[in-house]
Amino acid sequence: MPELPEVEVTRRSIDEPLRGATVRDVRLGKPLRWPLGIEPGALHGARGGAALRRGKYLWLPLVGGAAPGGLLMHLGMSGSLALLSRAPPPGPHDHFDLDTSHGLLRLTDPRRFGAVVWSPGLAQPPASRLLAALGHEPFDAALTPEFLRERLRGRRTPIKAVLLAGDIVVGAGNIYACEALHAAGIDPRTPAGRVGPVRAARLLAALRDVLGRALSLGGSTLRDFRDAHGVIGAYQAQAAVYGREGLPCVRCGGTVRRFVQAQRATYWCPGCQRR
DNA sequence: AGTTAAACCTGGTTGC
DNA sequence: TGCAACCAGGTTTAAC
Repeated sequence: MPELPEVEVTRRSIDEPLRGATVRDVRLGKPLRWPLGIEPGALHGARGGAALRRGKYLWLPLVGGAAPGGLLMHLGMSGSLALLSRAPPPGPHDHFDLDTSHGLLRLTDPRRFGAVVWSPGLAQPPASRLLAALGHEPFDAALTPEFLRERLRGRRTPIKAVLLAGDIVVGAGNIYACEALHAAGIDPRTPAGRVGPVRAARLLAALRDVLGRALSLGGSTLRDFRDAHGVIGAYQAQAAVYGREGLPCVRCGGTVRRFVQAQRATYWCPGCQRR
């Protein structure tokens, strides 16, 4: 489910409610991608701090307890967080509960590609190791068109795969990579090195525009995404190409096509996206 | 070193 | 109706 807009929407929905919340209990369900990495009882009594986001990871500081640090969380493909004032018994897909004085934070994730990992700090392992290969945040001022162009130079990998890899710029997943490339008029198969300065600038602007609009609409809810208060996203209804195979392109009237690229569905318009 | 494929896991949809 | 095949918002690890 979650690309940068959905993760940021989630962050905003848990940030204030969990500040100062005291951890009362931790419950683990089925294993997620990685083990929690700490005895759950060691978190009791810690208090929540300001929630941060890095790429598609969330960081919830837990300060003042027996093991100061925080939780690095990832929603994988199908994960979502809910903040519940009165929590029903955990269902078969509820794999992590953080019971606090301000409510119960519950991770629901049917496919279990998500993760909750304790780390003594963002800059210390295991968090530092998991975040080490991440590229710039898309709205970071240090990410300039020139920087993007320089990092694309010489790479033969299709531009869409480079966006998904996240080692240059983080945040775009399958939906927003397709959307940004369409907005920029670039064929998803284009070797990254063939994206010159002008198109790199156009691509960066398109990526920021798409992610920004998705954020303002609460993200995309294809199937099961909710923020921590249960609110769904609305961007999917505005998608120009994603999920629109066979429908007319909103810009040029051509027909939106779908094909599989690097094991992922790619939606694009042959009429207005060029190599 | 760069690129591509396989793996992780479950549930919903599609097609025979 | 039953069941196999395919599809899905991500990332790491292994293999060419």
